[in-house]
Amino acid sequence: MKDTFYITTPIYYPSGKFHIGTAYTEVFADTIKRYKTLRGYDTYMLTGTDEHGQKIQEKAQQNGKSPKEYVDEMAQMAKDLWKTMDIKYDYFIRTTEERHEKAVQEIFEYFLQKGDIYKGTYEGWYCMPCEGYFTPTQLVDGKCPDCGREVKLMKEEAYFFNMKKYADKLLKYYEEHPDFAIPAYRKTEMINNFIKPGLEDLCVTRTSFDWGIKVKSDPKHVIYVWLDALTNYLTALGYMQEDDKQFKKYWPADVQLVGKDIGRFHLIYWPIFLMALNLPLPKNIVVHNWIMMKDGKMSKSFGNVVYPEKLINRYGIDATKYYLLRIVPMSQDGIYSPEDFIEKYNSDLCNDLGNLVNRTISMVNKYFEGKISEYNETPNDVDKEFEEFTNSQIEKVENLIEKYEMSNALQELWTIVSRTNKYIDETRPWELYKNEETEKLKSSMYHLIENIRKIGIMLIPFMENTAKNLLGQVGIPNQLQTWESLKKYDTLKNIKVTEKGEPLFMRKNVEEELEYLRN
RNA sequence: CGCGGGGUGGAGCAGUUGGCAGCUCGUUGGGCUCAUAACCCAAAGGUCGUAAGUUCGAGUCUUACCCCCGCAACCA
Repeated sequence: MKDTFYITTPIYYPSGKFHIGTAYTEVFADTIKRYKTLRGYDTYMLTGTDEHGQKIQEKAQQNGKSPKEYVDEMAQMAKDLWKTMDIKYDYFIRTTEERHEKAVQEIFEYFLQKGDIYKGTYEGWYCMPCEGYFTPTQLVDGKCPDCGREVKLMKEEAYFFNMKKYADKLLKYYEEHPDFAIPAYRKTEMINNFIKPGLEDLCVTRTSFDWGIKVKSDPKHVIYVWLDALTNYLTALGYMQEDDKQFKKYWPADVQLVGKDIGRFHLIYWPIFLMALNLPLPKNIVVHNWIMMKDGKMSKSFGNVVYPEKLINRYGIDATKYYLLRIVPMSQDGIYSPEDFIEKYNSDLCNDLGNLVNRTISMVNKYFEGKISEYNETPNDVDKEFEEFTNSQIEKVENLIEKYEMSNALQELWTIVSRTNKYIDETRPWELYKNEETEKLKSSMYHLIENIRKIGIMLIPFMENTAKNLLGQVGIPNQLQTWESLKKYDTLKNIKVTEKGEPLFMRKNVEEELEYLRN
């Protein structure tokens, strides 16, 4: 039986249209899914929407809709976007699904009965007009950070989860599983900022609004966001339901991808909930950085939000995916700019990759009527060096993907593209042709096709359409499109490339595109 | 106050366990003609935030300091 690989994205809070940051997370997860599938795993990717809470209730009201109507629309919007982007998720969970709500209620009761949840008093600074609580540190000059008006110290009855009880256990788990959090510094951050100073108990219910899952034994309370939201990773698979085959098969998750804004909840509360449920913890929590704008954070009030449709409609999903994954480094935030987008589109995709494929196809057609028969058994020094370089790069790319360093993986993959372009100049096929050095010319073409094949395979997880298009154009049969076949250099036989190459990406006029992107 | 990250040639970034400072874009010059005015080569450009220390040797380790960003508890 195949090994399973379960990957989750956060469930997004649908308070508005999704921007490229959300798309980035989704594409990231999708790429991992495709990679693991290609490696032969039985994969399962979960995504969805987090549909409860006060903000949703308000949003719906503003739009003159019931919360349910509103979230139905938003969930559809999300599904449409992921469809447009060709995201291969296996299930789209909505926290308003009955099976989820029921399971959450049961989990709550279980914790209550177990003593992990207790009834207490929530105290906070309340802003009447905003209907929201704030902590003292959130207040701006003692006033509401949102509207700047007076706030009142309020108390309300609420249920709390006893986090303290599990703090030591969590620390121990961190120690025993150094790879749990990726990158590791996120864990250090948690320990220093939250755990070491003393973990506070988490308030898990509210009475100030009612768009949420009601507490079964005390229905004036609704279950507050995290206990509801985090458990989606379990309930989607059938946890605490009659049919829990999927859960038994896929849990624990292999990788859970989250943005840095919700790292804390996934690195502290989530493992603790799982411990309380006596469930195994996920192997990796990957906390990724953000896509920023030149002038800072993307935000509606700034008016600098970029939506994925903007890029997709004009440049296609593959170029968009490439760019998103390429610009966010692991160590810090990535910065989006129209200039940078066009630069990478033109240089990386058109000049380097597209042109390489195009010129190779053209040469094979011109010199050998489109046919490459077999491998030249005696590679010269140039060939050997070329093969070795490619092999070592393949290993690098593979390792980086395994470490979820997508930006670096793409960079290393592109060095193969560049090296292959250079190989053309090194072997000078046009001279070999003129001098009728047929064997050498054959070897050169063979090596080119072979490298393009490898590039194509490694591209599959990142941009499948382009990869398949490319592999098709150079006539690679399906059995030579596997990851395993990357390691060899003597596999091609009777290859026939397309008669006339179709450009993968067409170079764009910078000024025109900047005009469009800045709009 | 504290915690985490960052500070590397004009811009954006890599730099694993310390060992001649790399990549992409841009600039300048050259080459090539298979190709999407694309490709290849070369050059200019960095005392790797500052100061001190450990070491035969530090961007890489230690200490202090400076600057930028984020976090600081229920905020998706």
